Amino acid sequence: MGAGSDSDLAQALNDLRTGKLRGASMSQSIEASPKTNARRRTASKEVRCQQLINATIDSIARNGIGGTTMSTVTESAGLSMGIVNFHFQSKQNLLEETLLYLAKEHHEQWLAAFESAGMSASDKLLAIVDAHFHPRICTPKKLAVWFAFFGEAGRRKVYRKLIEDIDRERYTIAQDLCQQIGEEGAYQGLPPRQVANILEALYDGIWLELLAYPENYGRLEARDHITAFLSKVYPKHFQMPEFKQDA
Amino acid sequence: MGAGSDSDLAQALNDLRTGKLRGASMSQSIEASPKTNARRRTASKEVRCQQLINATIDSIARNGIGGTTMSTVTESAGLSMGIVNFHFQSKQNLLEETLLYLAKEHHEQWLAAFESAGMSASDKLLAIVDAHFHPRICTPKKLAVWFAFFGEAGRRKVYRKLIEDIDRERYTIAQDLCQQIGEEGAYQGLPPRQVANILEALYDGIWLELLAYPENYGRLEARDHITAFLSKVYPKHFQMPEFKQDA
DNA sequence: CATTATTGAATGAGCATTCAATCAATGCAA
DNA sequence: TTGCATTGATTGAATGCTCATTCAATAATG
Repeated sequence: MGAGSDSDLAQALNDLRTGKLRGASMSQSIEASPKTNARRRTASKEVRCQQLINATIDSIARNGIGGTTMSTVTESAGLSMGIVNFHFQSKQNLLEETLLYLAKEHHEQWLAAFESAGMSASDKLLAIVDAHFHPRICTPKKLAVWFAFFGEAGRRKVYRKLIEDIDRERYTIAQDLCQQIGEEGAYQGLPPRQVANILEALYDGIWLELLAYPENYGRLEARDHITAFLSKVYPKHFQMPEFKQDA
Repeated sequence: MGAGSDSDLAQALNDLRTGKLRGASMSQSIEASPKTNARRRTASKEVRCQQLINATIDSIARNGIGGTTMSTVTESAGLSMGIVNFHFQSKQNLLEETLLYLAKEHHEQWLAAFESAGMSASDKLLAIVDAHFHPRICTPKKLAVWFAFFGEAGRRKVYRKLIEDIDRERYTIAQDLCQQIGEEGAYQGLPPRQVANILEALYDGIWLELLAYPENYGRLEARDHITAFLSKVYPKHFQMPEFKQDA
């Protein structure tokens, strides 16, 4: 049977919601491109699926979702046409599995950062911010794929649901952290909900800036922008980063 | 600004069909001969082009760029298949003209607001912020189209070329205004460039939030979020909005 | 009458999907 | 170990569909 039927996807969504992660964690990555035995004609389902998902990310980043065909994916993977339908049943399913892969990766990244951060609310909030600009997450290719799916999310229920669940969990946690920080510092004026809203907007907005104008600033300065915002809202908890004077 | 301040697209489309032409152009109406019949089979190039662009916006909002075909556009416009190629030569050109239309509309909106605002830098900056959430600009349909284009990685170069001048102009103006405000208030810590970067990110990021989670908050509260940010950065120049306590 | 706009059937290109044939790996028996 | 059978993976040509584009015919306009 295939890698992802509808029920698989639904189950995975549930796992995301409850924080569980089925199957191989992303930290122990499945080697897709550099095989030990380079001449192997056949490989395990897991390896091929991962290889095809990577090729799909490549193709979407290069050609967009509309320009991604079975040919562009299989060519990029160095395989033949029929193999996607063999492993994923349909192109639509391949796309959904690709988005699911990115969603899981992102979720793991910030949740792990959140849990291993210091005890204080401000440390935890900063860890979540940092996770968004981690080199594994914040690559031009992956940003391109995220926005390709965002552009379709309005109509495709599956995409929307996937993104929505991850977003809500992070949003709720951030709001709680802001609540706590707000009480600790007795800050007035900007309630936790609005701070969390602005943070959510900044994640996506800065990602889009990085994607559209990569020469303007990079990952690290992007992160500093958000820290700067937090230091204006919660000055006792976050320090204003140093910004170099630009040419 | 422009003709038909509050007209939604459905109304505008109707007007176009009947030759009234309200909202056909952004700052001046395209005049059609007033004495002709309401039901003309033929119309001027300008009228038809605008009608087709409106139909394209509708179709992209409903079906995405990938799901937008010559048929969906011409059906929505109530015309026949061949007419797009007659007026726009190709589908790709129609898409580019549609993006250009939105970009120009947006540009006109904030530039007019900027120029007719009060003399102070803070008034002008606020006018630009407000323009992003004006009911003519900030509609679910148009937001959907913006992000559909952002997501089309394959054509990013082409699309970007169309809008980068407009983006840069706004960015530069905002940076200058922040510079001036910063000097007036002797504010320390967050240089004008970074404030302008955050503003740009917030425009797109909050638009995406409005599109993805329209039930969370609306246009006006969206605007208040940005004002809140500005009041934290430039407290002597911007007043913190009132945020109601949420349930 | 000349010009311009519009129609919609016809064309052909590109695409996802299917599937019969082929190849590789593994298990199993002798 | 070798030969053989079974299972699973892979290929790529063939199929049929959707769609952008063309264009000859037709209609409106002035």
